[in-house]
Amino acid sequence: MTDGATARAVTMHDHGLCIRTALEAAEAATRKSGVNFTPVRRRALEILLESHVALGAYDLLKRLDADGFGGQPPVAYRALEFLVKHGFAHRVERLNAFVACVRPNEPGHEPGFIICRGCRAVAETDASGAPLEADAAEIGFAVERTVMEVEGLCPACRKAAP
Amino acid sequence: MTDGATARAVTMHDHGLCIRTALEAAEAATRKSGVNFTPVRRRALEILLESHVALGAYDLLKRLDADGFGGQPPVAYRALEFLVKHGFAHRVERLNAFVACVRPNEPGHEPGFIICRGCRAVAETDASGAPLEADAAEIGFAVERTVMEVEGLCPACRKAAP
DNA sequence: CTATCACATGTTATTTTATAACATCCACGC
DNA sequence: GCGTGGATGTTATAAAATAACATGTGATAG
Repeated sequence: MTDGATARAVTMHDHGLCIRTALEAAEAATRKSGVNFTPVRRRALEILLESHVALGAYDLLKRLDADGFGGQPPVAYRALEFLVKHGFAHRVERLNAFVACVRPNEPGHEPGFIICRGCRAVAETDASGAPLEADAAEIGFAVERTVMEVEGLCPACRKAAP
Repeated sequence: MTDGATARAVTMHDHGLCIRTALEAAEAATRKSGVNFTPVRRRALEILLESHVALGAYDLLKRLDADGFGGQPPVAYRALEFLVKHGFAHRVERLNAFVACVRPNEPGHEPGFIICRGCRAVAETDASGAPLEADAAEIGFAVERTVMEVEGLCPACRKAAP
């Protein structure tokens, strides 16, 4: 994977702080709600947080296995289910993959993703206010989930692969 | 599958005409561009057109096989690839499934989908003007594909399953 | 005419993604 | 203690997608 600009746009920050913030938010939220932020769940989040890149369940699984958490698919899927359910990570439909949430302190937000097919970096933005939701409301449709993703090339990958 | 309201909202029309229009559009477009609208491709489109419901590749494959077009996955995936490439069908990311396009005469449009998880009906709308695209443009990101889907319950399925 | 090329299809195998199902373990409340 | 619920361990399988290579067919340049 190249270090494209989408990645850089997002990594052009104190990423260590980024990780600490997200982990602390997760700790605080789980302490508060009493849910069990177990080692494998924490480690899964840490792995996702290492970069703003989408990780497949099996990629995550490899990492977890290397860390001694077991190598069977349910290990990864259970951890991911937990993280997504509590808003610490998001599923990127276009990639069948997962990214750590960069806004763990805004529960209930509607994430949108800008996905570089070159470097697989994923920038999270806000998807609220999608015209589709208004369309849905008009016909009495109850929206439960919004998927909003754009895929393309970040500036760096554009230059790299013309 | 129940006959939910999303489906009805969309099927409350002369569906026979709907099918004929789409098929004629496909025939016209392929004649014009010289691409080969072969029997299996045509049949795949007909099957997708039978309802405004998303069909998995393997569901489609079963139907094609029953019609004598062969039962191997590539049969379905190749037909779908053709249909999607030429804008006669769309892929619904959220479902890993496919629907016939209801606007085959508007090449290059950006489809958005309203998906009922009760009846699996899919209403196609317009996804252009998504805020995400502006966000992307701002950081010099070249958008190649926009995915915009909302999932929930249509009015009928809401009543049916409270 | 026939060699060749592009495209479509046939066929086998494999990869990638995801879940089902059931056993075990352990902390907690009573 | 002992039952209950959540978490984990484990085996198996389902579902979605593609790789790779063989074969057929129709247009056309030589």
